[in-house]
Amino acid sequence: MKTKITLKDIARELEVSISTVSKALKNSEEISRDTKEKVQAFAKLYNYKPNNIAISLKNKRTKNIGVVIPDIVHHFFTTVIRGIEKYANARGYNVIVCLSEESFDKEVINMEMLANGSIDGFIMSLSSETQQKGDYNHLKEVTEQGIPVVLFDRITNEIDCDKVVIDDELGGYIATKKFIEQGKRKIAMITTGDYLSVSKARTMGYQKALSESSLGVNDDLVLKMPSMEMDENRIKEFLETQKPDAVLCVNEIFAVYSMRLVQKSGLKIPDDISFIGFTDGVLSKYANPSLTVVAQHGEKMGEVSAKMLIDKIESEEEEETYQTKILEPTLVIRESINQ
Amino acid sequence: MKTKITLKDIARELEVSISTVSKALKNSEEISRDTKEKVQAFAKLYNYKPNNIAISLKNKRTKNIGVVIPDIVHHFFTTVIRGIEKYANARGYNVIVCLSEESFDKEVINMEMLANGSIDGFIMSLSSETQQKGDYNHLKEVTEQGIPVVLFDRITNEIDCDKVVIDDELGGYIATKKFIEQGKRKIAMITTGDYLSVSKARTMGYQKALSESSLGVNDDLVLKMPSMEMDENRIKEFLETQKPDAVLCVNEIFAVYSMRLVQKSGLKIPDDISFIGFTDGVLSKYANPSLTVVAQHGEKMGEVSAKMLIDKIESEEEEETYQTKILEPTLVIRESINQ
DNA sequence: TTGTACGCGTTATCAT
DNA sequence: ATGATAACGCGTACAA
Repeated sequence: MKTKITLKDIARELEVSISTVSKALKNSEEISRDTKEKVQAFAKLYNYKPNNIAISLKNKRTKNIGVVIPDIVHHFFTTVIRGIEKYANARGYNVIVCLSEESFDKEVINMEMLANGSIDGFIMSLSSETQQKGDYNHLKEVTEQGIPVVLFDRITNEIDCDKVVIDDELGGYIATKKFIEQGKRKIAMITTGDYLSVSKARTMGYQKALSESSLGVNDDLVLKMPSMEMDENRIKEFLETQKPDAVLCVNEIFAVYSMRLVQKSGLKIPDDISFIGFTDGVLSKYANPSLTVVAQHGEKMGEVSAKMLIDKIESEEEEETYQTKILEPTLVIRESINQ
Repeated sequence: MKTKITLKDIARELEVSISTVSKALKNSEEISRDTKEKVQAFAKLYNYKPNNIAISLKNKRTKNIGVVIPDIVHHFFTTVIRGIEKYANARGYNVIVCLSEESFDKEVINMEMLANGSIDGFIMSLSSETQQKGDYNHLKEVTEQGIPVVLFDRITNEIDCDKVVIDDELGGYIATKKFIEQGKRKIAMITTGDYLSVSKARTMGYQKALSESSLGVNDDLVLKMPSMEMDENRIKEFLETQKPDAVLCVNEIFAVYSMRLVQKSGLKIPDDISFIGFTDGVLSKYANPSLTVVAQHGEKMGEVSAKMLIDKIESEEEEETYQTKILEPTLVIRESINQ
């Protein structure tokens, strides 16, 4: 086992001082060509690489960024991570991923763990528990220490930091508008509770489009599911009593699930009833019929978040100005609506 | 902005030495009760937390583990990460995720980046390019440096290290066996090239089950797709010429896609033709009909990998003994086959 | 041209 | 009971 070689090792072998080795490896002008060549050859031979930890300690920069998200088994977050990874790697940063699993406590613990020097900044999306609780002290502490934070998707106004969001209201709006233009008369929505900021915004967009139309808003047509868990009977009962001719679902799962239900009861998609979901994941693409969705552009979101964070990390000035980037959602048309 | 407080800061404020502070915070017997109380109160007040980087430098242990995988937008890998995360976090480790995106070069770069002190060990699954190339020098270098490595799923025999795999051959075997028991006569398989170790093993299991039966192996019934990309026409042509009554697909996508094709041509699933796929992801669950799959138990795999790695990291002895854990796949029965 | 000394934050050993 | 010192690996200002 050939253990990692250090500057000290090289210095000892070559009988020069550590700083000479250090300078030689950086091609410093101060060092003679002879010595440089000797040192560099030796370093290459033994595959010398500087120790990241030592450099981190010295520079007070780790070149790591912490990503804290509620759930990784969720296509949207997964694409965001990929975007972050790509961008961060290109700028020489590593990504430490921590999962809150929708738990406030885990979110706090993970952030504290990382905040003690392990990372130069955070990119995060709040757990649903945190959003329900409305307790953001862990975020406050981190920002007060001068650690940059970028919040994405599930954000809060209580914290001053950079933010990246999809215009979820617009997403709900354009989807509903699409239904209206196609002459649908009973447009329903299946969503979660208002505690999830995104669900709330999407529902508002839905309501806005309806109130601008001659159809008007009818609260009976909105089903608020108490949790992200599927509840077969609630949805079934809702669809059977309300008999909508179009349904906007706050996520893919609700949509695909609802489509199966109505298909079993003999309805034809998209003629008898049309569907639009949120999140352009595998499910939508391979559903039968394939699902029209409001695409969230997660990868783009990840890239933008990473860029904002790293720019802030590397900026000298202590600017206290924060911006919120709003990405526009787009409709990906598939078979679940008329063309 | 209240910047992080250090031992030195506390020592200065309380007019004691740094080492006294350090000991007091560890409740050392050497320190008087008075001093301890004073120091601990002060530390709590200013929310002192030791700097991870300094501790890493001192201990030569980072409490980070590096995970290098080909792709994160893939349900199986995602579940593995979750398993790793859960287990690693519980033992106080953080997870640094790097994506090779199926590229040999990226795999090498990422590993080198992490190997210079950022992590205590690797958990990884090889990129397809690496497996095709058969070049494992980057892994050799890392293991020779004494950094523990656990390979999972996409592994190689060229490297001596701990490994965790699903018994993919068994998976192919039990799925095919199931078809045979149900009286299927023309059992086809849609797979990728042999360069992916898992595909190869699954195909071998398929062949084994057939050769043990009266049906025998017929190479015309095996479609090897040149890449993971979907190629509509290849599959369509294959299904139309061979007209199988059962199809085993090496992944979810192939399966769901094939099901749509046969449904469009009027066949009934599962009576006219049955399907089994690999990987128990969202796609299978919500497909129409829902897809019977050979479940890979990714989360379990992640946990086992993390346990093996951390045990090795924390074991004193320099045991050169490596083990390969083989997890058993199970069949998750859904609507795409007869019950 | 080369080397010395110090600092990053912490801990462990040895002295007082 | 407390403190000084060295060490982890590196970089750099300063000295020789």
